[in-house]
Amino acid sequence: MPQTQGNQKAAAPSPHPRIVEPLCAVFRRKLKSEGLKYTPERAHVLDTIVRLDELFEADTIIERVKNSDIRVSKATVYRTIKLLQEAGIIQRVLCDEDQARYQLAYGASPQELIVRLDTREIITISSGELAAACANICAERGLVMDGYRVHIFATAPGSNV
Amino acid sequence: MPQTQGNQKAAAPSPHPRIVEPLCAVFRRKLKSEGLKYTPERAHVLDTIVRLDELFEADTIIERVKNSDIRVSKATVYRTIKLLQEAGIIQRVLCDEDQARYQLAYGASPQELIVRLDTREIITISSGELAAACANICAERGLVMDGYRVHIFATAPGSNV
DNA sequence: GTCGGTGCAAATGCTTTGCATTGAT
DNA sequence: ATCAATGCAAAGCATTTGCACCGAC
Repeated sequence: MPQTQGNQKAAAPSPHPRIVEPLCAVFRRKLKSEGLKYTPERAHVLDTIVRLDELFEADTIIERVKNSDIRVSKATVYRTIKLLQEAGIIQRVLCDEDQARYQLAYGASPQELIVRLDTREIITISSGELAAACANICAERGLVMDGYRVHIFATAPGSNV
Repeated sequence: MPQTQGNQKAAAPSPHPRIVEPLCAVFRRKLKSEGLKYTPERAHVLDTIVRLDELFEADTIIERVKNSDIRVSKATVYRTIKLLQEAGIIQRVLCDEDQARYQLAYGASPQELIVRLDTREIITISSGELAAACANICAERGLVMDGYRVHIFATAPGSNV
């Protein structure tokens, strides 16, 4: 996980701190650095993921690329998802389900989510307070923090799940 | 703002706030309330879990009860684990693995963990700071927090995972 | 006798892998 | 020619389920 930049922690107001470098370029760089190739199939999987712009499951991608101009097999989708994780482009989100769900990671953004138990909606947040608390906890124990993940489960007042 | 509690482990009775009511009683009550029975197999699974007193996987339990006086089948272990979750006695912990891991829940204790990436060790922590941050985040959005889960991934300084 | 409980084995469902084929340099 | 990528089908694996038998009330 590259943390060496810390650049746009800026007041970028949009829900997603928008992209400095196209993700496909990031992906291409990662692949090249390992002697792998940026194939049409891999590009198409990434493109499909970016278009979704939300949490997704492997299966969703598999379905989408099944009925499209560039057909990609299930196996390749899974293999590509793994590569994208390694590249830090997507990351796995852990809710309660067994099926893996992923989201775009946009570089080094940690996982801070609110899971609405009433609406099943997932809200990504970004709180310096949480980051600081986690960093603290590690520091107190002489550990180096490599990342963290916070899931907050919440409901609207008065809703009875 | 320093919480009066801080990161103490000392003043509290023990790493786990100890049990007011035996867990088996809690379990029995839950079962009875649904017209189910507190069988020797179910008791033995719960007992095995309590003895572990740490994170565990279904498989660990299956192995333990396989070579014991009261043999319990794999199916029953899984079925019992589900019941124990419903009873709020154990809860699932989400790390990166696909295999489910559980821990004793002791009522409402939230999940705060440090996952050591170098040693694969899991350290449970308790930080008022985190709880406060999470509560804040919900309050800011007019939501009611039902719980939260924090996983911090960390390594010893200098270790290269 | 009626229900639920258990064990076993078979079934699931997501994900991974082996292998032959194909494509790029 | 080499080396990796793809698709397909088969394999894995944790977990669930169908079913026949058993035991408590």
